[in-house]
Amino acid sequence: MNSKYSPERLEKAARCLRTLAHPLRLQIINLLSQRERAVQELEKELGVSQSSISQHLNLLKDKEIVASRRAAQQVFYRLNDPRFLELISLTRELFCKE
Amino acid sequence: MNSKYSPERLEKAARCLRTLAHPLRLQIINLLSQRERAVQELEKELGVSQSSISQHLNLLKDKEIVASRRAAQQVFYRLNDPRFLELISLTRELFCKE
DNA sequence: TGTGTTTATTATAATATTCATATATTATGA
DNA sequence: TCATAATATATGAATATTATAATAAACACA
Repeated sequence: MNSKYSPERLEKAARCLRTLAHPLRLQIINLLSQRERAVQELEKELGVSQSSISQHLNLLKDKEIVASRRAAQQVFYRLNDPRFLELISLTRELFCKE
Repeated sequence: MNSKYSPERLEKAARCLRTLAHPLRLQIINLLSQRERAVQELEKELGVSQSSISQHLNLLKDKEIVASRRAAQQVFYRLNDPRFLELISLTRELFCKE
């Protein structure tokens, strides 16, 4: 009855945590928690190349952390679940006490 | 006022999340959430080599996720903060819904 | 169709992580 | 001190992740 923490599930949880565990991706999530943004907005706000932003967004999308919609040439990304911010907030609380 | 999510802090949060993001380390945390354990207990329960367990414990200790005490030849490890389990639980909730 | 704008994909070099093996350290008790 | 038990550390090969540069694809509009 500890299947909640079966090796398979922990394996999956680990893969998903790894996806969160990147400073740029955390910044993206933080920005998207305010409102949806186009790729080029993120590019400007974060000062990172288009290719890099796009690749990171792809990883986040693959784990269903973000979702996207296209509007003409732009693609807007948004956070899929506001609780991802909670997760980051709890992480900060636990690790960044000084 | 968004210093809570300054790049520096997110950088640190990312490093700490990376430390959590390993299936074996999640299993260790899960076991330690019940009660403290000696290295050899973890070794037996998880079926992993002594060296491997010790290396993973060292990473967890470095990030202050676990703490340890020595009793004769044995070293007992414990979870430093029960909220680490909350973090994992929330992760599971967010990512392992099916 | 042709051009400009935005986003996605691919390839690859640099870096980081993981795992296994061998060795070292720490403590106990004869 | 010596032998044994428990744990820690060092090293290197295998693997995974990341960043950069180059190219491709999707869309709008003249």
